[in-house]
Amino acid sequence: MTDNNPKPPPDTPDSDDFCNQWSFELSEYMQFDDNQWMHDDIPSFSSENVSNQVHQPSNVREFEGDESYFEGSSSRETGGRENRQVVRERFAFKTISEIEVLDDGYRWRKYGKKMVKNNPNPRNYYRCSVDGCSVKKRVERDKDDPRCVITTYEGNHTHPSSS
DNA sequence: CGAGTTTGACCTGCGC
DNA sequence: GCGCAGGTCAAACTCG
Repeated sequence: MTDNNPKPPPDTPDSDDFCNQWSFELSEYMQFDDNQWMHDDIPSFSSENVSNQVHQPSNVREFEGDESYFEGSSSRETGGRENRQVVRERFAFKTISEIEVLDDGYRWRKYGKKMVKNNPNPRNYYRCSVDGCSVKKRVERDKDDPRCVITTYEGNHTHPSSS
């Protein structure tokens, strides 16, 4: 990873701080919290790791209509193996990027890849490689706009970033 | 050699 | 009860 990310990812997403901490462009972001999600104004953002920087505010509406995304976020918890009453810190955002794995200052290990319904692009599953940290993230490309990468974080890091 | 990736199999919940 | 879909596991493989 790089040394360009002195701050850890947002355990408590906050629009301006969140965007300033991360070195990639956010075209959309939203928070999942107890089946609620929200999106804020599109932040201005300077990127060092994202090659194409194009803001598309209109994508918010497209994202709201992603049924598969709602499914996975509101009812299914880790394959349904855990009690759905367990609410984890979870938030997702959409970026316009050629690369799927954004450099957020943590080390991630890929543990699964799956084709999902209603999306020709595979969904990739990552887990924080730090021992004892159970943070996971899912990364998939938007079915309507392959330039957009939808990243969903789940859980809180129990350690500082590796950078 | 260790860390990370790939990929098919497996498990579980949900809808019909 | 069965099939489908999403998520995870783990062995094999790759790479530095």
